[in-house]
This record gives sequence, structure tokens and C-alpha cells, in this order.
Amino acid sequence: MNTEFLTKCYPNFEKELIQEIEEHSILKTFKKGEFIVKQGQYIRFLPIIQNGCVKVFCNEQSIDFLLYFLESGESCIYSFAHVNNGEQANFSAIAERDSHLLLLPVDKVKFWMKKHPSFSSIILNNYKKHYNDLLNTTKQIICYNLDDRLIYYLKTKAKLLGTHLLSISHQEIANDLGTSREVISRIMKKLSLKEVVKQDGRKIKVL
Amino acid sequence: MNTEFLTKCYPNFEKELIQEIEEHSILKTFKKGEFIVKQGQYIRFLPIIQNGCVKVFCNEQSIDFLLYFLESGESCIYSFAHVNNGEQANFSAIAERDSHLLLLPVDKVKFWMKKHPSFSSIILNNYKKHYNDLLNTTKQIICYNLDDRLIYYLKTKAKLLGTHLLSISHQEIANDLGTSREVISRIMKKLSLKEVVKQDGRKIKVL
DNA sequence: TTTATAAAGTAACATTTATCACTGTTTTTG
DNA sequence: CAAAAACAGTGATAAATGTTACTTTATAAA
Repeated sequence: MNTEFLTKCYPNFEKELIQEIEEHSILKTFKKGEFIVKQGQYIRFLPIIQNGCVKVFCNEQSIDFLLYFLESGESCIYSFAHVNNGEQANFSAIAERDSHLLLLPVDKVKFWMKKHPSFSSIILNNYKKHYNDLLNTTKQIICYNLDDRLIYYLKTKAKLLGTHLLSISHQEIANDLGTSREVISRIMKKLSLKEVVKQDGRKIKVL
Repeated sequence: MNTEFLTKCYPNFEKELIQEIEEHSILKTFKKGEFIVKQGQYIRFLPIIQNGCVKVFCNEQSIDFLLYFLESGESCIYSFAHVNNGEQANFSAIAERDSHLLLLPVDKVKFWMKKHPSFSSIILNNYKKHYNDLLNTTKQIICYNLDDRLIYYLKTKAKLLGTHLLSISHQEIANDLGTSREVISRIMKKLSLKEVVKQDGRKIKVL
């Protein structure tokens, strides 16, 4: 079933490559909230998301702020960047919901990159994707106020999780956006009046 | 002399590769302030900085904000990411001072990446470097106030240009940090009192 | 040297965001 | 069910940043 996923997700991969990946990688389930990469750790695997959703965030000044979310077919590619140079991860990644990840050992990844341009190409595309995601986050922070960022955040999350009813606390939102709970509460009220969202008990409905 | 630069800067490059680069690339001088990449343009070259300094910035909501600076040996690597997929650049790059850049044609770059792992490796390292620079910028914006960001900005610039006396207007700083001139003036005064910087006529001295 | 022009300084005020201190409301659990 | 714990709502106030409108100063140009 890994084979099926790989063939579908990376149609350019040669059969031989897919077989090798199948052979040398581990499929691991991460429960919602479980750490996949922890900032400061050394990394031995390149994780590829088979299904589920991963949240990538960064800690600085005791603030944990969201960088972006990753979906099926994407990898925590920058963990690879670190491995490559024996450095520690400068971000964390946790399962946003129960997720299946394929863990490719780093030495094999290096090998495949040299041998298979199709593999190299995927790695490069992933690099690019992440850079763009991060750039997008940066734009948001600089150019938009919290109201707009919160709307964007909730809509992104709804899309990502495939539901309009989000089970998320104001505290968690506040962490992701690098602000405080009270601020989120206040803005949520504003947005409720504007009928962009609706606080539905302890859940948030994105309209 | 390109050969000398390439050999020195990328010691892992094979002689053959260096010769090919020498043969197929153009050395171009960019005057201070001249555009190297313009947001929205399609790109045909991968620029490598031989000497000088390049400022990379992004426009959103009619705000031009600084992403990071590039120095000798680095390339505007994300211009390559775009070429690769026939997309438009989502950032601009201008010469921060008179700079010599080596322009490698994209089709050749693709070719070298497949043929020479040493070349591929440099590309990957550049990707990583830029991601880290951008991540650093993002951290700055989220976790530090303008006072601290201004100090960091001025120190970085002083280091980059190799001088403690910066010829830069408050307006330009404001643009780079995504704020307004008046705000920079105000903070500059605060920092002058703290003796971190000194406004020396129309120049700024970093202490 | 005068004049024009661009840059910088600044006061006053507006807005946004942060923080504090507390209350009210769910949800969980013993 | 009652108590505890977690979460949410809110007023008051502070701090940071943005905006307006104007003055002053430095540099370039006539």
C-alpha cells in the first residue's frame, strides 16, 4: 500500500526507486499532537506525509509560532536540510491530526538524490513549496492586521481539515499567531458580529 | 577570472564543470540600486554573486519589505525555483551596491544539476540558506519590537557593507522594515540616547 | 550664496495590540 | 451530582505602532 501511495503521488518515480523506498523506509503512525520533529533535535529521517496533516512551527523567545501546515505528499523537507549538515532542527513539527508518515533514512535519501533525478526533483519542489509557504506567512504578518490573519488562519485550517467546524481553543490560535488568548477572544467576537465565523459552544464554525 | 572565483568559491566543482560554466555564463555588472530580478517577471538566468551585495525584498499590499541580503558566493536561488516551473518571481532583488554577478542560463543549470552532484549540492545548500534567512526574518518580525529590529537591521547592514557609517535614509529603513519614516525617526532618537547609534548629519553611525 | 528640494524632527492624536484582573461558562472527573 | 479544571468573555489600562500635519535642517542645484 506504500507502493500504491508512492506511485500515485510521485508518478515520475521509476519502479525500481519506488521498490527501494518501500524496502528501506518505515511507515509510522503519529497520533494527533505527537511530535514528529522537535526543535533542537538531530534528525535521522526524512518524513513524507502519506495522509493526515502536520503543523510546522518555530520557537523563539519562548513564543511558539506557526510557520505553515503540510499535507499529504509533502515532506518535512527542512529536516533533511539539517541532516545533510549534521545540524539541529530549527523548527518543530507535530501531527495536526492522526497521520501516517513514511520515514526515509537520510543516507538512502542522499543516495537516491544522486541516482534518481526524479527523486531530486521532488526534493527541490518541496524546498520551493516550503519557502513559498514561509514567505506567505511572513507577508501575512507584515502586511495584515490580526483580524485578517485570524480569518485567513481559520479558513486555511477549515480547508486543511476538510470541515467547517473546528475544535480549537482560543489559546491554541493565540499561540499559532504569536499573540494572547484575550486578543483572540476579542477579535472572535468582532468576527462573529460580522458573521465571518461563529463561536458554537466550544467549537468554531467558519462561515 | 571567473574561473578563479568559481574554483575558490566552490572547491568541489570539477574542472570540467567550471569550464562549462565559464563558457556558458555571462558576467554582468549591476550598479547600486539596479534591479536584478523584478517581482512578477519571468526569469531566464540563475544569478550568482561574484562580489557585492544584493537586497531581496517582496511586495505585498503596496508594501516593499526586506527579506534578506545576499553576499558573494550566494545566488538568487529562488529565481531558479521559478524558472523551473515557468512561474513569475514572487520577490525582487536589487544591487545593494555595485556588484558583479554571474548569470547562468537556466537550461544549462538544469543540465548541470543532473550531471554534477557537486552542482546540485550547492543549489540545495543555497535553498537551505535562503530558507534560514527568511525564517530568521520571520522570527524577528514576530518576536521582537521595532527597536530591536532596527538595531539588528543597522548592525547587519554595517557588517555587510563593511562600514560603521551608513548612508541610508530613514525612509529606506522604514520601507525595509515595513513601517513609516516617522516611526524610524522616533526610534532613532531613542537609540541615540541609549548610544547604540548616532545620527551623524544625514548618515547613521553604528556604535 | 541663495534657492529649491529632499530628508529629518516632532507634537498630537488614532489605532492596534498587549496585559491584568476578574467573571462566567463549559467540560471533565471523582 | 458536585467540585475541579479548562476555556471563554470582558472592562480597564498600558504600550507599541501608525497617521497627520507641520517645522526645521541638510544637501544639491541654480
